[in-house]
Amino acid sequence: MNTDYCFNLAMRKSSRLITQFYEERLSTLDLKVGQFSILRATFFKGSTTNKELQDILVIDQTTLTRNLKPLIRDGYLQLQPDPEDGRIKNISLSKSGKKLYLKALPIWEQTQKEVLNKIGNKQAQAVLDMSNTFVDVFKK
Amino acid sequence: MNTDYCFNLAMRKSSRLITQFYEERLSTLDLKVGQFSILRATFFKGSTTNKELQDILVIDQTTLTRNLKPLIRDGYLQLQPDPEDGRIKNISLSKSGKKLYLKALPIWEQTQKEVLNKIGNKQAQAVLDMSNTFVDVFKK
DNA sequence: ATATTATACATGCATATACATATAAAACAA
DNA sequence: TTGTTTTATATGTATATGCATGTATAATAT
Repeated sequence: MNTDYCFNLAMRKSSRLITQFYEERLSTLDLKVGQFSILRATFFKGSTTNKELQDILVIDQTTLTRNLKPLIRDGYLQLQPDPEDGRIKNISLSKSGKKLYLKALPIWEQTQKEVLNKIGNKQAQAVLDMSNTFVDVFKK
Repeated sequence: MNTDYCFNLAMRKSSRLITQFYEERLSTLDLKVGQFSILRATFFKGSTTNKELQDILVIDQTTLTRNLKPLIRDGYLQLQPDPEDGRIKNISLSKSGKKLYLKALPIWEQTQKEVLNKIGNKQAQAVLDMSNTFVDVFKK
């Protein structure tokens, strides 16, 4: 294995390309793919927190705080101060947020299938394996 | 192969993690990893253009234009209007740009080795293979 | 009980990302 | 040659990213 090729550039290139693919498909809903990920995680959790989403999405706290803003501003997410701990703001989907997620879901599913068809089973599995490895190895 | 897990989120998570790893190591030079990639590509090309860098780095034209700005501002890149074609600006490393790149190079090499040690030969090869597949499949 | 430390989230700053669009120059068509 | 199209780069706007730091609350130590 030589190290002539930058692993980081390889990842960033790939990330840009696949992101554009998803973005294009979600654009009919005026929804960014990062926003979809937040809606999806929140949907599964029912109620969640900034802290918990950081861990699920593997994203910096300050980045997440900002990424939540448009979704809150547009009324897709609602915040409730935690009754037990004044520092925590509980995050959940509003009615319109749930509606938007359920509208986005089939588009995302279709996009997933398209990606699978395009890159094939083996590469698709490699992507998920690599993601797990990276989380194991690099996540603090 | 099921498609429960978002390929895009997998890529974005991984990209964020590995980027942070490289950023941390390059931070002693006050250099971002995306900037390093630009310096590196320019170093190999000797003289290049926005257009050519777009293709090498697989990055949007408007993004690249903006990413070049700090490097031009800080004098690491110099621009020369092409004598043949008034639309083109030829990009090359300045003396300080070359110096910075050569200072960053051993840090990058060391980081590459660390990544290789951390993720192993097999995953490292998978990353490069995946990158090639993604470029083939998604790049316009 | 009060001082200290840890935790949860927010803000300042700088760079990164890309779509829609603008501008200018070159290539091409009539 | 003039009008049209294509090409190379730049700008407006909005979101994404994360380090350093700030603020408020909770937990812990003395």
